[in-house]
Amino acid sequence: MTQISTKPPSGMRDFLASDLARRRHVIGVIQSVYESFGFVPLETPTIENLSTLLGKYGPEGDQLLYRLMHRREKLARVLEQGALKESDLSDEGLRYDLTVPLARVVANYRDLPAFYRRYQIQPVWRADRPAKGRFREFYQCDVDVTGTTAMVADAEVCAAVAGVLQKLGFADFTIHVNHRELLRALVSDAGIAPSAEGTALVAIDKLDKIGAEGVLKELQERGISAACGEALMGSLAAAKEVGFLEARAKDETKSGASGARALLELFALARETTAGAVLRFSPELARGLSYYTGPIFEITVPGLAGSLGGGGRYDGLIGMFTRAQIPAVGFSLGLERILLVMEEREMFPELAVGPQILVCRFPDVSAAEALRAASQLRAQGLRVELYPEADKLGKQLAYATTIGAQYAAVLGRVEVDGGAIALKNLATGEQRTISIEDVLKSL
RNA sequence: GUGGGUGUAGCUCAGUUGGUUAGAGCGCCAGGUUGUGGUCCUGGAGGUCGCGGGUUCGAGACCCGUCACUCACCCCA
Repeated sequence: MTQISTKPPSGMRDFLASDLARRRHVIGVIQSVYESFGFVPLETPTIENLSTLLGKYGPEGDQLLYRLMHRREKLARVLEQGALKESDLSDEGLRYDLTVPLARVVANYRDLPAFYRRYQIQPVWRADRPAKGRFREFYQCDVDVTGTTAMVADAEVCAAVAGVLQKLGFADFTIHVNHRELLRALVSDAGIAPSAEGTALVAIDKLDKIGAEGVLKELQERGISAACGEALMGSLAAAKEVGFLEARAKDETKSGASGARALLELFALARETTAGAVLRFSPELARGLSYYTGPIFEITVPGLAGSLGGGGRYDGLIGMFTRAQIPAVGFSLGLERILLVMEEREMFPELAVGPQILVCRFPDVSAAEALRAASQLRAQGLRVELYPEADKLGKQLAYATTIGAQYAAVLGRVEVDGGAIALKNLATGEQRTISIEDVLKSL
C-alpha cells in the first residue's frame, strides 16, 4: 500500500488560520477601498466554456489554461473515435483571469448600468511552473469600468489600486503607464514588420532588467535586424526625454499622436487622485495579454522581480462576445505578490487569531455548566473556546497558551455557584474572580 | 521549456574514507502526589533514510533511472 501524498498539488496551497488572518486583512482593505470608489462586487464561476477562454490571452495563454476533461458517456463516446485532438476531449476550463469573465458578463447582461463598475476578488488558475511569488492557483483583485472611453475611467482604476496600496502602507510603488498605440508606432517607425511586433515588445519590456545592449542582442536573436533594433532603441530613448508626449501629441503626421494625447489627459486627471504622484510614463512597458488596446499599466515596487499588478484598456474584448462594441478599462492587483512584499517588509499590524478566552473547568464542574458559561461569554460578543475534556487544569492552561488565547476562564464549584469565573490573564498570570456578566467590560 | 540544488521523525536538520540496533533540537504524549500553564528535570511514542534498480561481504552514504520539492532563466499577478 503506497502512502498517499498529503501535500496539495504543485502550485496550490492550504491556508491555515495565520495565513488567512493576513489574507483577509489585505482583502478587507482592497474591498473597502474599491467600494469607496463605488465599485460593486461580482463573482463568476470557477469553470468557463473553452469558447469563452480560448483566443483571448495569446497562444501562450491558451497553453496555460487548465482544461476539464469530458466525463462518463461523453468521454467514452469521444474515446471511441480515432485520431483524437485536444479539443475533442474538453470544452470547459478553469478561469485564467477575471477580465474575460467580466467581458462575458457584460455581454450577457445587457441591462447593466451604462457605466458598469465592478470589483472581483477571486482565484484564477494557470498551468504555469510555480516559482517565488507565482502559483497555479492565486487570487486576483480586479476593478474595471465598462461602457466609456473617457480617460476619467482609466484615472479612476489607477486611483483605486493606488489607494489600496497606500492604505496598506506602501510608500514606494510606481504605476508604469504606456499606450499600445504609441508602442506600436515606435515599433513600426523603427521599420519592424507588424508580424514581429509581439516578439519585439517582449524584448523591449526587459530594458530595465538587461539594459539596452541586452535588448539589442535579444532583438537580433528574435530575428530583428540590427538596424531596426538600433532604431527602436533610439526612439525608446527619445521617448524617455521630457516633452516627448507633448511633442508627439501635436504631431499629427506621426502615428501614436492620439495615444500620446490620451496619456497626457490621463496624467492630468490622475493628478487629482491618489494615483497622482505614482504614475510614470514608461515607453518600454509592454504587457503580454493580447486584448489590451489603449493605455497599459503595471505596478512595481523595489525588491520585487515581478509586478504587484497590472491592467489596461481593452476596448475590443467585450465585442468578441456580442455585436455591441463596449469599451472598458481595468486594473488587477495580485494578492500573493502584495502578501509576499508585506511579509518581507513586516508590514502587517497585529491581527487577532483564534479565541480570546478558553473556558477551563475542574472535575467538580460539569461539561453542561461549562457550556452554559461559554454561551454567556459568547453572548457578550467574545470569541470563546471550551476545553472539551476533563483534564488536569495545568494541561488545560497549557493548551490555552498554545492556541493563543489571551485569557483562561477557570470554572470551579465556587465560581459556578456564585455566577462568576476566575479570569486569568495568560500573559501576566494575573487572575481575578468576576461576575460572568461583567467579563466583556473588565477586559 | 532550459540549467543548478535538495530529498533522513510532524517541523528544522546532523549522520565521518561505505561498517553493529540511524541521531539531535523543537513539537507531541506521560510523570515530577489529588484548585493553576509558560521554566526546569525524567521517561515515552514516532523513521521500510522519496521511489525503483545497480555496485559491494555490507549502502542513508557510491552509480543509473524516476518522482517530488526548490532556486535561477523564460513568462507572468
